[in-house]
Amino acid sequence: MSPSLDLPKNYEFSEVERRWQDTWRDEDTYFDPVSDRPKFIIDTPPPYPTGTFHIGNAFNWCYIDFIARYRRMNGDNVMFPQGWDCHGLPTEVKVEEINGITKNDVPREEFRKMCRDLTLSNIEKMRRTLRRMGFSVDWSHEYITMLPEYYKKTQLSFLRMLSAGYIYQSEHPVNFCTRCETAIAFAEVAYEPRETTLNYFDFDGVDVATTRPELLAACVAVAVHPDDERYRNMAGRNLTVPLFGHRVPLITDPAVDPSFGSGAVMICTFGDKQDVHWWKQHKLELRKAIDRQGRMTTIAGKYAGMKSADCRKAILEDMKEQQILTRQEPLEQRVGACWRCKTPIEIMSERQWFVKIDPEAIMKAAREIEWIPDHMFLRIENWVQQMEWDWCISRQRVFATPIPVWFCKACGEMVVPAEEELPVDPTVDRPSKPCPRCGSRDFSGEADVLDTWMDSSISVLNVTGWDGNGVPLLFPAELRPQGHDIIRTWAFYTILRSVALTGKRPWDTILVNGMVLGEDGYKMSKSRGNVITPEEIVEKHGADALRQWAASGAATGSDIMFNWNDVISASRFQTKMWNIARFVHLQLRRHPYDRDAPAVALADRWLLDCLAGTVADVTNALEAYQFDRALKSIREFAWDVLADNYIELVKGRLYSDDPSREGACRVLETAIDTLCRLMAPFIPFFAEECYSYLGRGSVHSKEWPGLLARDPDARGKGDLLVKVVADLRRYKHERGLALNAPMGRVAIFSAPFSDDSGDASRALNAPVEWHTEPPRLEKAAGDVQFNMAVVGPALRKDAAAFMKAVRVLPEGLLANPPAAIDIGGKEVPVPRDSFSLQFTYRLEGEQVDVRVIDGVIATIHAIP
RNA sequence: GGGCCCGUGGUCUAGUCGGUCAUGACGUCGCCCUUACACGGCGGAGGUCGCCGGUUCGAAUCCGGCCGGGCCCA
Repeated sequence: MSPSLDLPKNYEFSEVERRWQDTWRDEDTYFDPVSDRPKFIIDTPPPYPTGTFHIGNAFNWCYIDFIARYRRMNGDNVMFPQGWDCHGLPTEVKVEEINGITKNDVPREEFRKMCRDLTLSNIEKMRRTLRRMGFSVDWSHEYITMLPEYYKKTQLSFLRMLSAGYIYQSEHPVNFCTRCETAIAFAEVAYEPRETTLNYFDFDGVDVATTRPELLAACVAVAVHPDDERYRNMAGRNLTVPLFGHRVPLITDPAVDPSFGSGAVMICTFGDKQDVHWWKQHKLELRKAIDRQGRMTTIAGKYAGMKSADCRKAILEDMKEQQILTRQEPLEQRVGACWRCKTPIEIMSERQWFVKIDPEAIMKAAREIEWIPDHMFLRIENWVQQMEWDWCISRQRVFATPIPVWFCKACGEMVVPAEEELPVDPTVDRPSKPCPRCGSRDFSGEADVLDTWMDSSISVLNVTGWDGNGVPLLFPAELRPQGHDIIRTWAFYTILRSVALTGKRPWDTILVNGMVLGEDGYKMSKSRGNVITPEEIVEKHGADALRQWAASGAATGSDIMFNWNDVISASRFQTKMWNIARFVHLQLRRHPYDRDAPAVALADRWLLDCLAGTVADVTNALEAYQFDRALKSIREFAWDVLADNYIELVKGRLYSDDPSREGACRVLETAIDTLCRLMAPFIPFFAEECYSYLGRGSVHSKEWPGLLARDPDARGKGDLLVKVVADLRRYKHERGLALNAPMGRVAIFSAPFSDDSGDASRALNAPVEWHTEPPRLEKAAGDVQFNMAVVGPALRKDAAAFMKAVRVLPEGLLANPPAAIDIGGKEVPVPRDSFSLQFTYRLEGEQVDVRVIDGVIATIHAIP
């Protein structure tokens, strides 16, 4: 990378990005544990290792990397860890699919190993993508939640919360997926629209409507609204359940909607969340009709063993036969489903493990965190306020962190391992001591495992060095970046766990990014066919272009539509910037120059002030996480200010051998150096390549540009110089002249300066004189210009006579037109804006064209 | 039914604690191959800032209502 080489004509992103990826060293982005620089710890989201990084991840990571790189250049000791949230159902399902087995076909440990192997190979694939995207991950702080060193911390956190009373075991209704055969938390329930049937039937004389006839065996009451006239005086009666014959009470409750169905609803244990309410409130009995596999239990009598869907059909058939089914109507409803497999969830009472939720404590911590954008705070607030019951953390699966608990077979006492024994698998390992209560050595290990969110909700504790004792040294983290889709899960659980384990908020700031939508404005999905992968974009336009799209596509926090145009215009900016750099290097190399040459020319001082303004804008935008504003400011400076105005203005000076070119060279070099630093967080490959030609090492090891001195005087005058030149170019354009065509002498009067170092003259290819005093112009009335769009419609047949009369008006009247004019003895009103008077000017006896620009007068002589 | 976000030229988008010609990109039209760049330069056309009402000297921006879209939750 010798600085003496010229830049190649074309910027080849694929070659350049590949080369720098191979050159950069991992160690350069490691967090320094012994540094005394201010720490900046990022609680990076640990993605699920599916094997492919999707565009939403890429978008999210772009934000993180912009910040990590900016913070590093700013002198912060940055930790950008990379975690992998491994456990969970999708991998189990994938393993079952690949091997054509179910989890019960092989020993538990063998099944786990298959899951681990698949996960590790997926992680390896995803690591490659992270590197290809140029993300400056701290690989010395990588963590993998399925490996012992991590999940022993998960187990430790479980034991700490267990002994602190946060965790308890209880029989309670939970959401249950019968396909996955596991309990799930509310956060894992997705609501899906579904077309179903509302069935009306005769319930021992009461007309009842239900969508779940298969739950008839689990019916424990019938409820009506207390004010419902149809059921006056019926409360308290006992009814016989059709087909099954058990007796249930008819109760009243204001939560019953009298306008839905027949106004009478059967309460079953459990059809939905409302049933749980009623069951608790009215202290009803518990009848469990569906088991963990989704089959009918023995209380379903002759339907026992049937799948619930088959049972529904059978019961409806039997109702028809007994002529108690009165009518059926279609109904649009939203049904809770397992978010992983989309199977409708059942609510069933189960012995499960729960974490207590303390809404006040969580909200107190949430309020201490800065939410960006701030309205995202409302999402967690709404979620916390409507929590129905505690967090169910036990799962009946295999590939997850084991719950580290045994029960004494003799006396039922719960036994936990010592801290130094962790991690344990209680289904394999044995307690090291006999039962403290009865001395027995016969134990059964807890077979349930933990919710995956129990792993990932200690990510911040893990990276800040939590060891189970109090508040870690590096806690809280400075930043949590994540999407708004997981506020109610990852953000919520992390706050809960941090409060429970440390008593503190987990982060200073949470930066919430939006979702990536397809080009058609809808969520990307395979079925819609609107999926775009990061690999595809990187392949076609490079990682830097993708990164620019992420920065500029939307304001921080709002959803972003994927858009090829933005990617293409991003790569165009790189091409433009490359050509700017190429031109600058060509000029710098053409002649030796003094690097400390003072910037005395107006244009040079002007450019430096514009650069100072840009540095300030970009810095402020980054501090406020406004990446779109930062990148826009960079592009505007490079393209509009530097390329289109400054370079065009000083080209002549650069081509010359005049000493004044040194100032321009110095300014250009400063501009390129500073621009590379500003671009480095956004387009690290491009910035590095560009910077390498300066021969000053890696741009990523350089400091962020400090705030530069401002020069308002040069800025004001320079703006005027630029405007004057632009206007005179427009003048040439209007006259059909090529922009580099020679033009006659130009004199500029009433300007606040008299010396532009000849830049305007060379830019316009004309002799240019600057005068601070006003011109001595002789003004003469010239042609009258009529506006036919006004004159025609207003005067019709008189138009020609009107124009003739106007032309012969005295000059004073032309400048201030009368209200009416005499045409052949007729008074005709003069329409507004029907004509305007053109003037001609003479300067020193020569006719000149005149332009007025911001109070400055430019006169243009004809070419002699 | 509740909460939140959004509705700006053909398309996407900035601005939204009120104040001169409403930002940029893509597209479009005209001129220009000017020794960095035609993936370029210069110039133009194109907007009742969703609708209605209110506050104000002044509203894309504040308030109320309505319509439409999205997300989260019942």
